[in-house]
Formats: sequence, C-alpha cells, structure tokens
Amino acid sequence: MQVLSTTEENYLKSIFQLLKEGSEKVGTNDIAELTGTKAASVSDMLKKLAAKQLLSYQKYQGVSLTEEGAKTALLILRRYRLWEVFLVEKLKFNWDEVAAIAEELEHVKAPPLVRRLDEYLGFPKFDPHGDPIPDEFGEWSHTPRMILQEVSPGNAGKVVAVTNSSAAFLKYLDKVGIYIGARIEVVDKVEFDGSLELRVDGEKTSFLSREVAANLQVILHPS
Amino acid sequence: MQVLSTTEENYLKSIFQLLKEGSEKVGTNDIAELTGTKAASVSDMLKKLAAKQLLSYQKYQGVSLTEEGAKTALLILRRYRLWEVFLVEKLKFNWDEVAAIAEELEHVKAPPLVRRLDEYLGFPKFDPHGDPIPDEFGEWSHTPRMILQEVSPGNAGKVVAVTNSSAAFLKYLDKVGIYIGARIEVVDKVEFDGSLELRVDGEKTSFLSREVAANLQVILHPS
DNA sequence: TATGATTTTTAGATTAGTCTAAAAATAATT
DNA sequence: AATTATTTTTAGACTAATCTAAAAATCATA
Repeated sequence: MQVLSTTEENYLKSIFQLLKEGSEKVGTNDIAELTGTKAASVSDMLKKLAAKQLLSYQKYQGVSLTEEGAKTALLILRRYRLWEVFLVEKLKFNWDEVAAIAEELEHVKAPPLVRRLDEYLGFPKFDPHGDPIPDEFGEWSHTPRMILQEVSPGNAGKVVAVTNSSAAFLKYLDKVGIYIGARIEVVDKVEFDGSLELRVDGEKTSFLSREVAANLQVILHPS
Repeated sequence: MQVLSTTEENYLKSIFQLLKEGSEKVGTNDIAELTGTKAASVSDMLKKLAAKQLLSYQKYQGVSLTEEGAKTALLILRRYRLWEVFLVEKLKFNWDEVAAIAEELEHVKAPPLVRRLDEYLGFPKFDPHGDPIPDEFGEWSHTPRMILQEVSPGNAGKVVAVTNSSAAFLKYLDKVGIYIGARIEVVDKVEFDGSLELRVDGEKTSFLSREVAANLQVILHPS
C-alpha cells in the first residue's frame, strides 16, 4: 500500500464516487467539479495517479480505477465512514453535520488507529447514512437492499440507508422516529397515492409519503 | 483567530515548547532541529509568522511569541492533549504510542469537534502524561505540583505527571500499579538511599527508588 | 579587541499543487 | 461530411514550503 498525499486521496475518492454512480469511465470535468479544482489540474493529477498504477488513463478517453486504485479508495472510504459513526454515535453530532469533519479525519492514516477505532465502535457495518463500511481488506457485505417504497405490506426489515441527505429530509425522519438501524414493519400501503403505514421499532406508527419512502433503503428480515 | 496551515501550527507549537523549557528567546537552529527542518527554512517561516503578529522577531535576535501567538499555541496543545486522552482512555493505546497519532489529529480544526470531544472525555484537566490541558480560552489551572521524591512521609496526593516518557519507564510504572490519577500515600522514606515506600490507591504497597520518584509529579491533598 | 567559530540570513533553485489561456482532440448538429 | 461546440490537454506561470551554498552578523576566546 503506497503512501498518498491528502490531495491524491481526495482525487481517488472522488473518482471512485463518480464511477459508483455512473458509467465505466469518468471525465476530467466531472472530477474537477467534485474536487473543486479545474480541468487542467485534474489532467496533471491523472498522470500522476496513473504513474502510480492507481488508475488507467488514456488521453481524452476518461479514467477508470485499477484494482489497486479501487482498493485504496475503499480504505479511504472506510476511514471516512468510521469517523462518521464516531462523530454521530459518540460525540452526538447530527447526521448532517459530520461530512466536513469526517473528511478531515479520514486522512489521518496510522493503521492501528483505524483498527482500534473500528473495534471501539463495535465493528459497525454501516455508517449513519446507512452506507456500508468496507472492512480492512476493502470489502463489504453485499446484503441485498430494497427501497422501502417497494416493500409490500406484511414485511419487516431494518433501515440501512438514506438516499437523500438534505438537512430537511433528515430532520423529518427524526421527527417521525425513523433512523438508521430502526426496525420497520410495513403495515399497509395505500393504493391511491402509494403512501405507507409503518410500525417503527414495534411501537410507533408512522405514515410516509411515496416520495419519502422512495429515499429509504431497507434490508428485509427473513420471514 | 486566524486560520493557519498545519506547517505553521507545527512551528508555533515547537517554539512554544522551546520557550517553556528554556529562556526568553529561542534560536533559529533549535527550532530547525525540533521541527526537522533547516535553519534557512525557519528564517523564512519566522518572517511569515511575524507578519501575522504571532511572534516578535528581529533578525539575528531570536524569537518570542506574542500574546496571540502563545494563545494560538495553547489551543493547538489543547487539541493535541485531548486526542491523547481519547487514544489512551477510549482506544486503549499505551502512553508511549500516542504521540505520532495525536500530532496528526491535532490539526483537524473544526471547533465544534474539539468542544464535543472535550465534553465526551469528561473535560479532563490532564493528559495521560499528566500535562495540563488548556481550556478553550487557552488557559489552564496552575495547581502547584511537587516532585514525589520531595514529599515527606505522612502526606498523600494524586499523581498528575510523569517527566520521563521512555517506554521502559512507563512499563515499570504499570507494573508497580502507578498511573496518572493514582492516589498515593508516602508511608516512609529511607534516609540511606532516598527510596520511598508508598501506598497506591489505599491498597497496594510499592517501593520506588529515588530515581523513579524524581520523575513523578503529584498534587498534594490538603491534610 | 581582533580573529576565528558559530549562528543566522539571503539568494537562488526545487517540488507539489494549483491556475489561466491557448491548442488539440472529440462530440454534436446542421 | 463539414462545421460548430464541448471537452481535454499542454504550456507557462504562481504559491507555499523546502533545500543548498554563500554572505552577513553575532559570539567566544586567545
């Protein structure tokens, strides 16, 4: 595992993120936008990272990560998400306040620190937004998820992810008692508008609009 | 409070440290040695920091910190020592393993992070080596301390600092059951070699050589 | 107090990361 | 298919932090 600068790590993380949510190759402009730099700077950096075997790059053709590049990105993501868990669970920050701080902390590289932090947090598998945390080998469990909106009545599961992190949305979830890890039972689904009636943690009953339920991911409990 | 680069913070911290343990002014060479750079680089940086009003500097005359510079250094020290406490108390690192990691963490500046960390740790007043932790205004309590070696029999107190952080020394303290925060009673002092007989936490009895007792600092309990 | 030793500063170069502006390549559209 | 629009790369310059080598100042001592 090579030692990378904070800057190189940030580029790698951004490229990984773009690849995950898009196509095979990412363009220079997209990377520039996400990293807050200009296309010219990105071009330079791509050459550097390609020389380090972290991505494959041919002029004008966009980039994709190599095996090693992807693994490196996953280990950065691991640090980022572990710190997110720490900030929310231990320091009691809100979900929507932790991104900037975790982005600084993720670049502290001492490997024993990451291991112990993981242990201290109880080896969490998901971060506070429900995104999976890679293990120390850069792998994560691919437990299949469903969008809450598509779960039919009678099924139960656990909320594992939120696909909209606007502060307003998160506050709303708070209000109706939904959080990452909450046990959810779909009691009924209104045909007319697609809204859902839920039981949360076996008690509280909540009604969610179709729009809200479309932004929640769950893992179903075997029934 | 200005925003400083990690590099600038490191210089400031080093200068503060040298001033604390030495004379009024520090020389360029000493700073270079402590920061792991060369005198030429230090000269450049001194100009920069002087321009920012953090230290007063006249060519060839050495430097001292301004009011603002000292306060800034104390706030860096605060972050450093809070992370030390976290690493030892929560992540279970040994005293002698935390320096390098805390030095990385100390540069994460988000002020709410520092506040919440402090709160989470229970507003500790001393770090794991017993050094005081400045408050958010850059001040610390100047409770008078004594060197354990100079405490006469019959007195009791609390261990607050260790003035030798070699791994061997720390391991030895562990073995005899002494740690920062331990309550200590001086039972007897052997005239001949200056060694001490102690009761630790009201139970265990330990014998310490003069050399060891000279490296422990305590705050006496009012008696 | 002069002279040699040491410390500090300057001058000039280097590296990583960034930028703007212009050139080159690719993509889109008439 | 040719021309225009967009994207990407290159060229050249800038900044922060560093270095080496040489000059300048201070210190120490004969």
